[in-house]
Amino acid sequence: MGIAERKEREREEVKDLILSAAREIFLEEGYENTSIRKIATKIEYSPGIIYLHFRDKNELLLALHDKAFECKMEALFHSVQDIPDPMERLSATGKAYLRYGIDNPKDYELMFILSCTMEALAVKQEFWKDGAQAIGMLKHNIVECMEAGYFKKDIDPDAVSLMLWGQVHGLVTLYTKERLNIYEGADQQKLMFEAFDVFIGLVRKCLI
Amino acid sequence: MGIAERKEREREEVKDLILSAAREIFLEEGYENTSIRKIATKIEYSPGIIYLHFRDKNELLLALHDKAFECKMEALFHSVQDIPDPMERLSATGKAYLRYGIDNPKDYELMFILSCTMEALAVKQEFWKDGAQAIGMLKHNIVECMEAGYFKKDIDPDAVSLMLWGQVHGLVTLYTKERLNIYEGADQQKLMFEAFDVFIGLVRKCLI
DNA sequence: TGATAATTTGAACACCGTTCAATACATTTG
DNA sequence: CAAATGTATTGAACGGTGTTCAAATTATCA
Repeated sequence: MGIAERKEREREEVKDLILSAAREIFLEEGYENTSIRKIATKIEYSPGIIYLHFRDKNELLLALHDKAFECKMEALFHSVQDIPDPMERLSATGKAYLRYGIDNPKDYELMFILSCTMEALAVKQEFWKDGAQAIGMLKHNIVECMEAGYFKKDIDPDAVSLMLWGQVHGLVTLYTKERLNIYEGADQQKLMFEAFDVFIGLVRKCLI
Repeated sequence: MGIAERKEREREEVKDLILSAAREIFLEEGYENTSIRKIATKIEYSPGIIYLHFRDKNELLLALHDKAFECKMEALFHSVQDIPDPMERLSATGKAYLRYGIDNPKDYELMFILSCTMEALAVKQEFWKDGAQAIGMLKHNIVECMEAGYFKKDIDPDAVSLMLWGQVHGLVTLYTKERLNIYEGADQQKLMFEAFDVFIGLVRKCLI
């Protein structure tokens, strides 16, 4: 049955078209200004077509979230994967995270700030899958640090991973939401990395 | 001149009416669902009246931001002000910050996440005034910790204050934006405070 | 080719922020 | 007190939004 397959393929093509147009507009103009009509105009379809592929704007957002996650977080962890020393890898991961957040604020917002309702359980699990994998990697790194003698054996990997994540997430969002303007005249990015250096210095010296 | 004063007073009353109605709707339904028309309906005026007191919705938001800041941050720092030991005070401030963020997510969003354009310089400075004061208090606390021998003398108060702020801000926003769902089955608030305890433990032990 | 099925449309609905001529009201003046 | 002036408020209108669905179009099959 070639026809059904071709139809399905064409359907997917339109869906991808919608997604990439939505992504482009989103990255350029933010969530608020990404309208269904703009997307439709960009891909030269009528607004209605979008509702044949996504239940509503929120579901479209979810799809963008998933895409951003699998593309970017994977690359982030991959970029530091061949650093043998787990402590150095932890530090490098944090810095790469800061860099990613600074350079891709809209993508970052999509992944870690934007609220989207998730009633369907299937959707929910899909939403968290990639994030859970990233946290898994982080926790694995922490365990490696324990085994390498960098950390005490009795620490809680959950609490420590959340501390680490919370630190870099906090720095990124304070920066991208322009709250570091409070530090008048400072080089904000430099300050972020200085704060992280102090932090990772603490972790390095004192979790043992 | 009693009349002009009464007029001014009445004007301010309407402005306060708008602000408190906006605040109520905002806290209940979030920024997106806080519409000019809803505010106007709530205070039993026409939509146009709001534009006689605020240039646009963004300026209304700015006014709400200022109000939230002066009310809440002041109270937060005041609540820990009589803890004599600076290290204990620092820890207590962090925990109070977490508690505030958890209990007042919408207010917190208004203060630390929401973006609002600020073209006018006067508006800009007004926006940052209270925040800068809070950061000033934090830095003062850090200096006290240095003087009390808790911290080394050569640390950078800016970097350390940002590290501290980044940590608690990160934890609060990961929680309120529901990203801690990744830690399946965990008591999220408990986990937050555990992460903070690990963090403050590091600070306590190792910044010296 | 004609009938059937799938796809796509775009007008319509109810909302939104914002503007501004027209109205209603308060005050002052004759 | 009544008319004239000035101020405060209105609400219809504009162009936008997300969303729906009867209708039109297009593709497939007999």
